[in-house]
Amino acid sequence: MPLITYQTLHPGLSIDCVIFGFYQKEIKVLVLKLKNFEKWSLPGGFVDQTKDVDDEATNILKRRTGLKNVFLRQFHLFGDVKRNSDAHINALFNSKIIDNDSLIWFKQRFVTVGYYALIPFSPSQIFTPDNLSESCEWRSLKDIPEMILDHKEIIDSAHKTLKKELNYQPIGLNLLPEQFTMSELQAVYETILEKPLDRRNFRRKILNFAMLIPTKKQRVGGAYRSPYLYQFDLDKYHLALQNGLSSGW
Amino acid sequence: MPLITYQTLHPGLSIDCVIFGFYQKEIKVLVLKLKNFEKWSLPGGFVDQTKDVDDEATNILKRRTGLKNVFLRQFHLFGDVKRNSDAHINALFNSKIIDNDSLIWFKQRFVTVGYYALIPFSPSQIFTPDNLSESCEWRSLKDIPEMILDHKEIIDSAHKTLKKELNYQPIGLNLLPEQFTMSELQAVYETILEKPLDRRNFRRKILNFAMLIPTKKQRVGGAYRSPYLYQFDLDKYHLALQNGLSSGW
DNA sequence: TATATTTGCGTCTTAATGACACAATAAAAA
DNA sequence: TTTTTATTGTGTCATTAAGACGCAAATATA
Repeated sequence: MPLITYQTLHPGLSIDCVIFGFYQKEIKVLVLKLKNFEKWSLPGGFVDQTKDVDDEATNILKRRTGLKNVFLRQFHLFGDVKRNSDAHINALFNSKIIDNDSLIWFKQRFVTVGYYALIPFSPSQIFTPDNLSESCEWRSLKDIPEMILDHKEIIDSAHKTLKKELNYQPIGLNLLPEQFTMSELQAVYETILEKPLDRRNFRRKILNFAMLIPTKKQRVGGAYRSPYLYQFDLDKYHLALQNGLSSGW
Repeated sequence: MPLITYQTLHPGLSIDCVIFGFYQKEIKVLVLKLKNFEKWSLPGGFVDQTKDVDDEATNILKRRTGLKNVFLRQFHLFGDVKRNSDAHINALFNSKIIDNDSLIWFKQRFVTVGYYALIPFSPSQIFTPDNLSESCEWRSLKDIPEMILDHKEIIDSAHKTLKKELNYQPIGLNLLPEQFTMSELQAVYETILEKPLDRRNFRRKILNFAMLIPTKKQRVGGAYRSPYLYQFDLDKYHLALQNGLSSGW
């Protein structure tokens, strides 16, 4: 069986997923390393002719990383001619990542649809990468390794989109544990926005959105004064996802 | 020469453009009618293998409608399987819009990239549709004729995107004549948002953005009190396009 | 000359934002 | 045990933006 059954795939179309996590005040991105290959890549793949593109994004992510039930958002189609590179395909061939039969498939010109998602980070999380990949790792957005093709630009574009979305969408539900402190939520915002926010004003504003439920519990054991824990009001959160936070007009 | 030189085209990929205009308090959309075919369609087409997708959007719009120098924004990829329809292709074939040689091309499964743009409306504007099309017309968003495939959904999706963009982007520059009254600008907003705005609050808010230059001229000849004319401050406008209007955080 | 309608330009109240202060807490240092 | 230190909780005050209105000036039409 050939590596890729390209007869059943949608030609010239690929999907790439930018999976964001958050840990210790840093945005993390999930990247894959192919066997025998020095550059890293985003979890991506091709689209079955008989399946919806949006659905395939989920399937591909599952196949490449083992991640299930991830809500992916389509954010851009990358369609420049120069994003393709024969040299890159030849390198993949030389590294025996793609075989002779697949070469004609890979040498097509591809456009790729970018999807992004926010998922909970766990430092001990084990991913189950596909056979082609030697590892699947979280990397800090500030410290992305050398990526194939335009995958670095795809990451940057996803981050830019996320930054924009932050202004009219709630965020944090999938990024933080079920219960979290106000400082942790603020850190998510500050990290994505790449700028500091006033602690007291942040608290006031986020509480005014009425999406947070203050549990009376405190996180104990940490240094200094024990902070209260909050959790999201799921109904309000999803409502805000649909309607946006600040109407504008 | 065959109708479509499909050897040079990117397979399974099309582009559709939603061109918005504004006239007499109505949003207009540019639609095409194919010869011998009852349904209407968006100006769309295919992507040359050797060209950037974004550039091809502009080229396609020019080819299908004659419109030049239109700034198109990519907004979504429509990739559901069911958006394709063999029945539709057969109907095109029966209407002699596509010939036997092109049939294999059209019977592929297609995904389409949606672009939208805002352009000035002129009721007397003459479009120069391509050979396949019998006419190219403005139609009110509220009165879109029966469209092929999912083109109606593409229009709705573009409108939804536009509505969202209105909250953090300036708008009107390409939609109104160089000089316009405050009421005309307000009508643009009200029409896109599909809700009335308070005249006095609108004026205050829009002037606070400091993108408008009040000319001291008035529009004379109309009924009732003559309104002042405004024009956009191009520098401020383009700056606001880049940075957004309300930062949010 | 009166009427109808639009336009320009306000006010008043309430809500949101930005800048900042101080006491309470709890681990760590003295 | 006491003191220190960094963090957390909760405010205030001034400024700006938003929402709800009022009223006189202008101008074609009746």
